[in-house]
Amino acid sequence: MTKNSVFIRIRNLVRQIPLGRVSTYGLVAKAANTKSPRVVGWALRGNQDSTLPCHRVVQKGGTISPNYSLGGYLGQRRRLEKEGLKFKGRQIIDFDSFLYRFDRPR
DNA sequence: AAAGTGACGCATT
DNA sequence: TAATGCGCCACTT
Repeated sequence: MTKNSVFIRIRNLVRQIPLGRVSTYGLVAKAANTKSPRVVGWALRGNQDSTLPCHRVVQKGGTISPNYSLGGYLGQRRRLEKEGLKFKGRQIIDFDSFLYRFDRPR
């Protein structure tokens, strides 16, 4: 793993997402200056670091990837619900208001 | 050096 | 709706 790699930047960004908020693979990718959202998923794959809230990264419309590596869909959903998020079907209720945008943090 | 591999996203079928 | 296909790009063989 290269020093200062995109992976490192991605993880640092993800750490900035506040509790109870979420971001998306695409937004993180953009903030990390890579055009490929897939790289974000890669950077988080198999994460064991408890200081890295990788469960706060979801897909574009506020849905959870079935490929989340720590418990799959349900594992991630439980973590998010524990932080106060609610779901309607497969998607986060009021997703837009919980979405954390790196360029204009709130 | 070249090919394989994805926790995506978007367009198309 | 769901399924495919493809561009994307950093890492691994």
